[in-house]
Amino acid sequence: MIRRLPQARDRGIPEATVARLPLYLRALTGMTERGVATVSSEDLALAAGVNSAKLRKDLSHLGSYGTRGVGYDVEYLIYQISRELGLTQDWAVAIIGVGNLGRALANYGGFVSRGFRIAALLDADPEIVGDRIAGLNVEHIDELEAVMARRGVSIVVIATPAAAAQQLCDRVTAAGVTSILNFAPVVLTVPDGVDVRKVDLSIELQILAFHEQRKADRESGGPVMAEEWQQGASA
Amino acid sequence: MIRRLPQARDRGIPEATVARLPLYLRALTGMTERGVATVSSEDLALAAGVNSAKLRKDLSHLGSYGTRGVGYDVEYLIYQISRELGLTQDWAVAIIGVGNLGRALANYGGFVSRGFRIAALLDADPEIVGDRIAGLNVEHIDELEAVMARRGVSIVVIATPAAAAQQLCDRVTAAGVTSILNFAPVVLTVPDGVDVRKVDLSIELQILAFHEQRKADRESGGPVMAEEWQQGASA
DNA sequence: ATCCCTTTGTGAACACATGCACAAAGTGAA
DNA sequence: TTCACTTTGTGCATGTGTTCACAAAGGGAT
Repeated sequence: MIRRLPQARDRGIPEATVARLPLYLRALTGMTERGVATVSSEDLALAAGVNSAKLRKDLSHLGSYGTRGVGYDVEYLIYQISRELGLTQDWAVAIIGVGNLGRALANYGGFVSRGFRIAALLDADPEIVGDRIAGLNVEHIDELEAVMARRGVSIVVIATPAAAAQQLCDRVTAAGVTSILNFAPVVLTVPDGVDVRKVDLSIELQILAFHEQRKADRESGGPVMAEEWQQGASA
Repeated sequence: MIRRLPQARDRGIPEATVARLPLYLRALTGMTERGVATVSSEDLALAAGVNSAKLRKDLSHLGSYGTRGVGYDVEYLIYQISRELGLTQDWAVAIIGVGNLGRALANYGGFVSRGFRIAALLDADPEIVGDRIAGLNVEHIDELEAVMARRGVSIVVIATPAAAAQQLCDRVTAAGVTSILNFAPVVLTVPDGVDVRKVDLSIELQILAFHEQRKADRESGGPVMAEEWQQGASA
């Protein structure tokens, strides 16, 4: 019965907008490194690969941080977006499963620079436990709950084979974790209030294959619907 | 102004639907392995983690493949979805960049079982070139065009550092590739007609952090209105 | 054949997202 | 101050996606 009323200081930022904020943040970071102090919605949109009206509407959800006739102050906008995304605080992340993918994640620089700290690496394989990766000791999965509590882990990345994922998911949610990034190709079942985001490498390829097939169909004189080619050329 | 008329045999499947088909496919594959012959939209939706009305609407875009009062034939539906996604043909994929991520991708079983064949691994690092990974020789990036042509590569995965990505993207599109899966944290610029899908590991974490922060805010009693920064601060 | 039960496929209402186009608000020059 | 110019922020129209709810279709029992 209670509907979300659109309010001035509405904290309800649309999901689609949230998903793009990191994109803007990255573009802005690049600019500040190149010494750019101020940017227009047009230029920032170009750098982020979206259109400028969308960018302005997205930013308007955070507040009114631009100056008409001038643009946005790069540093200030970085701060505002970071704060909105919660990147001004430090997040302790545990990675479960230290195969190639887990290693790639542990070594990925993009995390650290955005407030994420890899606080623990865990694996079930005794061959791997004890290894030193990205400056961290790989610990045994039996220690999961203890390690998470000790290091204040609040976000967990699951990079294990599919078969182990649900059980590990149950353990981390039981331990109070409410944010999970899942790379295992299974649909995780979680209690209410827990957020799961899923990255599925093979799904992305399947979507590409779908479009690639359509392109191929079209060239070989299939059911060509010429109207789809129209979509105006942007000057 | 010719608009897309809704047609009976409309090949225009909504993007949102395409993105879910691989999910259904995986759930169905699991079922067929467990010997399930027939499944209702309710059960399949549960297994795929969506609601049943959405599932039925999605499937209705492919055609009318269910039986009222009974459900869907698992094998038949697998075939129809596979065909629609273009997985009944073999796709040759090249992976550029053989770091931890490239290795993880090369070893990921989920590709092969879905019609994707890793046909080439390429890297610029002479230390890595010549290594044998997942049954393939790592080749030098100088050979890119020759290797792609020889093996009939039509989908390219970019798993290199950000700095190298755009240049490599230019080379593969120049060579005629029109489907790219990009793991490098940059916005790639491509000619018209080229599809790029992007997987950004740190974006996913940032979205999680946003929601985690909101949960934390809520618990600590209400919307904290701290307007910490004042606009004057920046140069 | 008739009846009852199950489950699909879809029209229609709603919700969310995008993009155009412009008034409002700012800068800088004279 | 006034004018010319730039760029934001947003109302509105349009487009896309989701969900409800039910008629239509099929199965199986009698």
